[in-house]
Amino acid sequence: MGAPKQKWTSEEESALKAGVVKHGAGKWRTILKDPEFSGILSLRSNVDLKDKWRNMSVTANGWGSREKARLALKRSQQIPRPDDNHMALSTVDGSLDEEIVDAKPLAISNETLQITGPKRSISRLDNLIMEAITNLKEPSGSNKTAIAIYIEDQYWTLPNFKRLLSAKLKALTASGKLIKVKRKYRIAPVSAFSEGRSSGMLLLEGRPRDSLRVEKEDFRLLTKFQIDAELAKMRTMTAQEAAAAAAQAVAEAEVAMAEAEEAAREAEAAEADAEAAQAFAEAAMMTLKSRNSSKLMVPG
DNA sequence: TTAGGGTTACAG
DNA sequence: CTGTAACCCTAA
Repeated sequence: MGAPKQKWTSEEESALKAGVVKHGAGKWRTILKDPEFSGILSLRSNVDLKDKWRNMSVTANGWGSREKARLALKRSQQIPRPDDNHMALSTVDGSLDEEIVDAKPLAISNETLQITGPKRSISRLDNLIMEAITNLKEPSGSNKTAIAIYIEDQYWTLPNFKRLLSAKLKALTASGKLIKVKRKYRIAPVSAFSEGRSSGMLLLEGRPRDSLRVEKEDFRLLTKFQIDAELAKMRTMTAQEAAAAAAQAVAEAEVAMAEAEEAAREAEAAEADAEAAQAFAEAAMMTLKSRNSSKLMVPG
């Protein structure tokens, strides 16, 4: 439970976990180069990632592969007490089992799984589409296929992703956020998009009719990694902040759900969005709950 | 570059 | 002083 030197932030841990999930453990350099994580992990080296992953594995597992060395080291470090050296030499290790199971090299805990889960998982397609078009940087706009490929490549997708994308593209065009020109989509000049990633609070989207005051970025990506990071951040918040964040998430979920009911046309896409928001809200509430119920949190 | 042993800084 | 997590060193 120590708190040592350049302690890893929750965001960094989440980024590392997400990186391992994406690229696999051991590909530290690859993870570090991934633009999705390079921002947060820019101050860490590949060795730092490796060491941190080792530490996390040890603590998460209880008994990592390093524990053996620890125990061995421990015994040799026992300070020689002036007294008591009578029959010391060979009695020490009566129950030192070598049974220690090394069977679990991967100690990723449940956190990433609880969100994506076995069920559906969708991010804000609006934002993903915007990001895709922005980053693709095609002068004349990007067609649906290119957008789909970008999103599929950059994030995870659902079985019915293509349908949702079509629905969203249509809706965005109808609402004026996108301009469709000969099968290609461009971002409408109205809203300037900053690539800014880490604004303080998470907002699904700022809609005109939101009951929430939305003055900040109405730009939010819900990637697996970012959800995890958000929850991790929440764990380190104060009680008030966490409560506010959870309430915010719930409110957003409600808004999204209401929208889903209203918008009959793009029912599918809206519902998916709403469910994503709700999933996060539930996770947020769980986090808050465990936070409050036991002030002694499990480390990490 | 990575895996693993070893070392150091910090908290309890 | 002990335990832990970050940091360091080095073989492969």
